[in-house]
Amino acid sequence: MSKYQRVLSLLKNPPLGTGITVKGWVRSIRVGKGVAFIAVNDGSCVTSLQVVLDPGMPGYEEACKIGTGSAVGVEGVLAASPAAGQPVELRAERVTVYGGVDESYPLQKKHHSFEFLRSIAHLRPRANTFGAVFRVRSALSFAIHRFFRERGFVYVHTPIITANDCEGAGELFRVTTLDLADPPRIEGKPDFGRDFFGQATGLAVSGQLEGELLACGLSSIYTFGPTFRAENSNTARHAAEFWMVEPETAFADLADDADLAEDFIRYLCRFALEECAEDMAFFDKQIEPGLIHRIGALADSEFVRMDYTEAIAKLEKASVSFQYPVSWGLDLQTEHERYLTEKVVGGPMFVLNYPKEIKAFYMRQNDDGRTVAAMDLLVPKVGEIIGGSQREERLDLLQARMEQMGIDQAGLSWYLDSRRWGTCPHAGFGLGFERLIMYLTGMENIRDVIPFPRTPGHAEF
RNA sequence: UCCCCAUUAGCUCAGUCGGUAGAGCGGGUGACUGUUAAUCACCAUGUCCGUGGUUCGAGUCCGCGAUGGGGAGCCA
Repeated sequence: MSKYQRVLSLLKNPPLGTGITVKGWVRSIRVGKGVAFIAVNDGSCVTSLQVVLDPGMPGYEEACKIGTGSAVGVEGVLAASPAAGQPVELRAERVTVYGGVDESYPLQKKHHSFEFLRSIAHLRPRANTFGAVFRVRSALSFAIHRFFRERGFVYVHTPIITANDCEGAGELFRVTTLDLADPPRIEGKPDFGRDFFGQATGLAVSGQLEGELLACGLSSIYTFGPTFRAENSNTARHAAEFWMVEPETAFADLADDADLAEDFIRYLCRFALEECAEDMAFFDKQIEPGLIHRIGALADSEFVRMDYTEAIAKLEKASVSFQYPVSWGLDLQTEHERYLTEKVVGGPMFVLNYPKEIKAFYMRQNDDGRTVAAMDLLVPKVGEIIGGSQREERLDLLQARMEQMGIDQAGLSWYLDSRRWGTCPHAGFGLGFERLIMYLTGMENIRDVIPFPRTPGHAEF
């Protein structure tokens, strides 16, 4: 591979007068009688590099026939641009076409709908919006690791294949090597005892339970990896395969947990604004006017904390009428959450201490006997972005709750052991990574912040 | 899974009262220009999602199906 330079570094620190090579994809070409211009984008930044072709250049005629979307290499000299629109340009001396296009190339130099681009997800990385989305996604992945590393958290890898199906976090995708056409049977049902793992297994819907075990030894841990849910969810914010960040902290309570979540979100907002400035400016201009102000304001503000009980009182006093009933003991519906975060608070908010009947078995029971130490972080537009809790560390109370909820204790004996010996208070949360990216970029559909989204009926690419 | 909406040229869309299909972009040809998703002129392009029905006649009305979108539930 011959040496070449990325557009980003050329624009940042232009080596004027120097011979260089760039490689990328043609965004547009404008051919005139005395001169031609090619905009070349290599995905290193939103901005394309203007390449100037002089008719005296060898191969000029062929170069002028290059279509939008072609992969090219350009050797030439970088020079200050005499025209407005770009500070520098590449005066081409030789153009190499690696891959041309014909008239059937679907990406044109025009606006395309996100619906259409989803149908050509294999080509959309060449579109400005998706270049920006995937660069921000990459940068924020790094930011997540940096945030936790700065705070002494240990990055742990929890299993992707699991035998737990009792976490209450959603439907499992089955993992099996049994012959589906004719599985071994026991009492008419497939005998998973003869499956690969000797029991029924599936893809993990959460790494939380294992994360708790690691925290109860390493003190502060986090996971960051793919998560799978076989739910028939058809919404702009659900996917069957998504990435989740799950920190877990020993000797922490619910207030500590919310503080960590707040610091975390604020850190990520600042990171996006500082480290992804050009892409964020693109989103601010093209996707959601006011985005930069919104993210900046969030980074500088305190997050509101409100008990579930108070939230219910606010909703009962609301002047608007809701489609779903509001009453202590009922879960908050999306319309209620949106009212709270968008109308009552006007920004991100934690709702804390939910009724125990509507939450998972592992959440710590509060002294009032009717609520658990759960929290949801709600943000405008996206809704629930974080869900977390302080975990029940008292063995007797945990077992009693599992008993009440009909959860098999034998299969979770290892989990109960962590409470049996050396138990400690601990808390954690789960952040939907794609929802974070949606919030930071203004993109409104989760299918547009994952390169190749998996949703019901869709596993193409 | 439920509710609502949509499906017309490669893409984005218009199409009146039911009378046999249009624009912009893209493509082709040419002109012109240190151009900026260039501009101008000309040219070509259709299984009107599929299917059944109503009608003299259906892109248009009705039924069924498919696909997509929005909302809801589940949740991150």
